[in-house]
Amino acid sequence: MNNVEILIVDDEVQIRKMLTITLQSNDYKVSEASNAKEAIIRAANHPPELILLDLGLPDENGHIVLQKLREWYTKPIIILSAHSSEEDIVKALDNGANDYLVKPFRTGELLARIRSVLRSSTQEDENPILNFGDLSIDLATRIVRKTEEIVKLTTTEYTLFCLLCKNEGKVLTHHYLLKQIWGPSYINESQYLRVFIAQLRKKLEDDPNHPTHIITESGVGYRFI
Amino acid sequence: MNNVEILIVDDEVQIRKMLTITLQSNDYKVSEASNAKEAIIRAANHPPELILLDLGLPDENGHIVLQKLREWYTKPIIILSAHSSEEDIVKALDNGANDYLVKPFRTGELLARIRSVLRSSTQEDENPILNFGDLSIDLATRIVRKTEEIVKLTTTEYTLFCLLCKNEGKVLTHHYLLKQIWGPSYINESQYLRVFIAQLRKKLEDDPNHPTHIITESGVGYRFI
DNA sequence: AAGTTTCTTTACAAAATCTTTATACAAGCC
DNA sequence: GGCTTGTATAAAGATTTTGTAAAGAAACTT
Repeated sequence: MNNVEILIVDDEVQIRKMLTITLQSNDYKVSEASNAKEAIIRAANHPPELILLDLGLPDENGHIVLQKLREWYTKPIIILSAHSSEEDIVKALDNGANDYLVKPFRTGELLARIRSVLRSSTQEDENPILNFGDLSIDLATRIVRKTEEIVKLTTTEYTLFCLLCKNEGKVLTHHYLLKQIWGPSYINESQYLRVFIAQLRKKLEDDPNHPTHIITESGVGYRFI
Repeated sequence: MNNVEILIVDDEVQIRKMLTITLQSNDYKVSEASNAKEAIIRAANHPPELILLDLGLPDENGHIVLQKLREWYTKPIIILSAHSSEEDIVKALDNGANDYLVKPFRTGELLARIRSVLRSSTQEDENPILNFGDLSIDLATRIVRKTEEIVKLTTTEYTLFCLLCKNEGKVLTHHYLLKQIWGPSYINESQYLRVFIAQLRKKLEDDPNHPTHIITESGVGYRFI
């Protein structure tokens, strides 16, 4: 089982059945909705990885449903529709649909298009290596490199460095960093921070006395570039 | 001009012409390639934001071209092809194409699909940057620039500058500024203000003696333009 | 249990920032 | 002009914030 959940929204029970069987036999988890109201409730309660949306629903215009979903739902939506007019297609795509298939569609093509949109929506966490000049951090393996050399960081050092990397360019306040790393009751222990910032600089900066990556913003916090 | 560059890969000159005109009139920047070799070279030398790829190229099978591109090119690729067989479509999508349009296609639909794939590939997190001529202030990252150069401001300087920027054009009284920055009990310490205004001018004005941004309204306060 | 690593705490040095003082300039007014 | 009022700037303290080393405590390893 893939554990990728797809929500099928269609009023015709035969089509839902067909899609369910097709998708399940391709290792997708399936949930169903037969009208607009149900679709929105289901999507909100248990957001799927992808929505297959029929535009011809009984209780509401499909374009409206799409708009409502897109107010908050950011994952892929593929439209399945009997209408093949350019107007409908353009409108749906501009309302945030990721693809538009005209019924009757070919099963293999649908599956390929599902794979395609899922691929592009999940490719971000596929390669979680952040690069900053001569420094790089691999979020998955927790490996930090400086000019290809692996740098060994302790847990606390790594957590701190991670925070800085993930917020490149932004100033992170002492307050925020202390809260994130040591917990809310440590927000006044700025000394901890100083010690670990010094440690990181010693390990990561070319010249710890003139840091180019870990910049201190006096009176505010630190910034990573 | 959008400044979004699209590479058109097609061997038929009429189609390239037509696409070029269509895309350019929709504010895209266009480059062209008429065969596989040229396409790969162009894409490598000057990577576009999107590639429109015809599968029927004279010098190489389109699927192979797609595979070669996908070895390193991560931005969207839309296939334009005369072949409408499911086999071709599935193969292309599984090789990393983001969409597949069968020729002849409808122009409006192509543009909508281009918008769609570009939308999902460029999920920008726009942060509010205020611009004032050669000066800019990024409230999120707390970065102030003067003609692209980062200017380092201390906490007090930054707070003061922020206040001025947020009230561009308005006169802020000494009273008000002192109260906002130092607190209600400092409303008579106008000297503080003068010192910090001078500091800001020294850092931000081209000629601190003849300020063009931070204007003094004698007897009242200061105004930022 | 000894040794190693990592974290916490202390102490002091260094740097940055803020406050205060001193002085100069400009404009308006008698 | 001489006086007052409001403003500008430099520079000397004063204060706050930050950096660094190093010792002791705690947590892990073997």
